Amino acid sequence: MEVRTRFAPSPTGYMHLGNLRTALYTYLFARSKGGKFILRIEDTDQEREVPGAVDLIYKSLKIAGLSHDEGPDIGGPCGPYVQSERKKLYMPHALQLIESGHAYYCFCTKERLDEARAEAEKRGETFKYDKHCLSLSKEEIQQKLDAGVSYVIRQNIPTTGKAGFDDVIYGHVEVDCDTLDDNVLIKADGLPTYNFANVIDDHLMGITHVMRGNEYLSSAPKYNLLYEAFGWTPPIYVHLTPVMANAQRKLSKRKGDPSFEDLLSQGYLTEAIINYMVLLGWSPRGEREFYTLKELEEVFDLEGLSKSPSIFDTVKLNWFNAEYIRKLSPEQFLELATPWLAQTLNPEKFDFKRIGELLQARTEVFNQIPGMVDFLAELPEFESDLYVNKKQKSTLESAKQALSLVRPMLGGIDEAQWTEETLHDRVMAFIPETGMKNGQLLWPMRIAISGKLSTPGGAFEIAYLLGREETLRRLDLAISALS
RNA sequence: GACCUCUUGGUCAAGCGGUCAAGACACCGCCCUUUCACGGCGGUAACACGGGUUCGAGUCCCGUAGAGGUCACCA
Repeated sequence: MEVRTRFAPSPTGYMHLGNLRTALYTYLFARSKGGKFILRIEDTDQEREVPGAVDLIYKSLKIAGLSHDEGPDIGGPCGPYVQSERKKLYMPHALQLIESGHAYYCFCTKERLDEARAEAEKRGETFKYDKHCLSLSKEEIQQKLDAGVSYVIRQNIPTTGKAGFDDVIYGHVEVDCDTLDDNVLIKADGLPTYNFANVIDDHLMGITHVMRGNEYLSSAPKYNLLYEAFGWTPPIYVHLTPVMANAQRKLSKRKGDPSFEDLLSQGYLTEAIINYMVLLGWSPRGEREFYTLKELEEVFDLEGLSKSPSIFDTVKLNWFNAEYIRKLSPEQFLELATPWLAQTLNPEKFDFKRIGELLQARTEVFNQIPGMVDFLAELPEFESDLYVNKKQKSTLESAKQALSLVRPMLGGIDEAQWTEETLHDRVMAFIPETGMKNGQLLWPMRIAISGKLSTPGGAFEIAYLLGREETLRRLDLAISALS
């Protein structure tokens, strides 16, 4: 049988990393089996609607490269793919369950329920609907319906026995039915709850494998009861572990954790994000850790999925991103780096191409770039103790001497000859004449013209990038500061 | 609180009754080197705890502890 999986986000306005990973796994599993990947929008909560959110889902999936085979934007044989547009499909099914005794009308007011809930809480008990409306006679029900009394439809869960299901990751999970509540299937607004809609839609859309977050683990037995009531074969369940911010809590946009979009705008590469995320909760069981999406479509399997939550680690993501940056061609890197360089540097005045070459091996995330090159635009203020370096045998005195010696020598190089190569050759030839060690001269020279302990590139690269005039100016400044 | 689930180094993780318990990130050290990186080499570091079962347990079973999830007319 053809595998059909679905990604069913509700439009919240951004792509959670946890959601992205769920989408990724769902997509990869379908592709690995040569099956279909379906996008369905779960928007039955009208109070939570966020304008533009659906477009963002399309956009994010597209950037991530997770192309769906059926969905609201491209159609398909099981449409519509937006739950709010499927409204008329749910009621007949609910009625069918009422007919068979698996569901019932409930006319209880929100106030009555809230009260009962509050009382249960006061007694320290878990609230469970008392099946109050189950005992209503056919006539009473009809009467209320005719009178237009607001109602919901509830699932009639057996009071005894067990309900369970099989999960690929967790195995067989079973609970006593009396711990389950008679959940609302159809809300007063006529729309289904998630509890009901997901069952109906997954069945109608022929979903074979339901992959979703494990927050649904506790309610899955109820869904299975629904499948049984309809006489449908349940799908294969795969409950995915959450992506955590730390051991205590999930990644959360509200707590300031980044979304997929945030990562992208910070300068992470899509390939790196995907590669990192796929390994967060899934293992190919081997030494290899670099995979393209295409390769993942081949090797992904359910067996490698882990049972325990995993903590999102920016440090490792950074490492992946750095690795992907290094794999870029110099041209690609320069293109991606240019907007970040332009934040602090004038493209007319600086050799972006050369800066790009210098930066590629040193950049983990693109948003680090402005902070790495800002000293070129403007010499930062710095303490003279930067000149002191034990390993380079550089002291305040030696630094002052070195700068005083090298300044006139550099001044003798004219504008036309001011290249990295001549700078290198001339200075290296000059050092022996001074009787100093390489580091004793080069270290202070770099400090003087950069004002920073570490820089992308050494003294010659920086002197070249700065140009003759600015280099000499900074040197003079340094010498007088040391005097 | 009730129910469900999870538990291998700081983090991601391999392991599916017999290994000196992989590998990666991070960290530390060394090498390379005009700084910082990159690269190379090496190192520190783990089976939550207690009982069983077994010749043998990270692997199976039972407890305990810790953590997460669910308990909505939200998904």
